[in-house]
Amino acid sequence: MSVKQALLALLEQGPMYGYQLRGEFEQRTGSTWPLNVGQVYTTLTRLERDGLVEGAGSDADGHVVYSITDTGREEVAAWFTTPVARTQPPRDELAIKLALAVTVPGVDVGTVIQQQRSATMTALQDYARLKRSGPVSGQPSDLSWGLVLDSLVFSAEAEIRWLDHCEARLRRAALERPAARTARDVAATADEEVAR
Amino acid sequence: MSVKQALLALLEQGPMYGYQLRGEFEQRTGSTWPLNVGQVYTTLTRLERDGLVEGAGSDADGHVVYSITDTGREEVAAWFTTPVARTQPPRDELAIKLALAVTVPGVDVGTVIQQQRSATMTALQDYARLKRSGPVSGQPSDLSWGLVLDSLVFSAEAEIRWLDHCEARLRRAALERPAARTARDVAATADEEVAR
DNA sequence: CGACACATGTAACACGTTACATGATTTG
DNA sequence: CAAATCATGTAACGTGTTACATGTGTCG
Repeated sequence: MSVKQALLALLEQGPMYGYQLRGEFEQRTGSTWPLNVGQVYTTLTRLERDGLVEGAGSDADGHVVYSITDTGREEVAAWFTTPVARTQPPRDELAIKLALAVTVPGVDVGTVIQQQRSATMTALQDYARLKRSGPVSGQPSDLSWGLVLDSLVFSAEAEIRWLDHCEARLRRAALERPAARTARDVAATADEEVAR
Repeated sequence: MSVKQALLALLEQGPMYGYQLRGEFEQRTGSTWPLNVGQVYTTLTRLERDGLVEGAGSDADGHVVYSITDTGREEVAAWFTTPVARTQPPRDELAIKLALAVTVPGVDVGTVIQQQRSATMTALQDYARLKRSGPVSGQPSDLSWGLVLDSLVFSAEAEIRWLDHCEARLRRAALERPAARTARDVAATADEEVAR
């Protein structure tokens, strides 16, 4: 959903061709989210179909150039002024995994949490290393690269905090109901609790 | 990508039918990520095609029941033991938006940030209200519901922290290069910096 | 020359959403 | 009875990924 808007936003800076758009996108996001070239072309086709961009012929080097239309400009403006909705957040695979690990018998939730934390901490170290190897180009896009990287760091840290929180909560829950539970136990317990 | 595994994990608890699977999924995630019923059926069809589940006829009430296969069980086990990869994180719309807002001239980044923070804080209040209205059923799935809700809270808090961080960084950057910049300015500055 | 980056596409597929059709069962 | 919910599907569409085809330019 965000590729369309990103391409439109880039085209607000002036007409560009497909390959160039990918380059600009990846420069600004520090190659955090590699963008398939093929998708750029298909997206451009769809944007043109919807009247948000239009083919602007070829430039001096023979590149197939697209430019944004007025409708497209409105779209970008709307994108920038509308906050990202949290009412329907994208599915969080980790949250789903833990939610199910907790309720499905025979899964060692503790191990799942530990492995995830370890993986996430490795990622954090990689981010730190990336940040030290740091901005080289001196371009203004270094700023956005830094911000994107920080966003990864912040969300990885939040993930680790959440994992710790989960562990603590599970320990408390385990104290209240110490028994290892089989599928039959779960059913029995459910009945039991309904009975209250 | 996570719906497949979620359905498989649920089927490890025993054979179920489509509608039931949706109910179980939503109960565990507290309806945070509503799951379209249609998708359950199409996903079940694909899972059967791939040999991860198999139709198990009809139960006493005539429901079309599916059960997990051995291959499916391996798949679930692999899912639970493999940490969610952070090497290719899903595209973060907000991060992309800010990264582009910073580099595209004519966009007031400050306003974008403020609006987003306001929206996210509203979401946080909603989460708090939800949490107070709290677990009613007394079912064991209340635990996972609470954890999922906490994950939303943690990531919303991280988002706000990141937004503050962005504001601070942008203020610093503005002090170093105070001039409002047009597209031409950007190009000129880029040339200037390349020249060094 | 041969390998590699640049550049433009297309096709097939996976996943997800929305909307519709259809019927049974439950409940006010 | 009427409306809502339960239940099983299907069709169309949007978005994204991978892989392939094809050609140009550049550089060792």
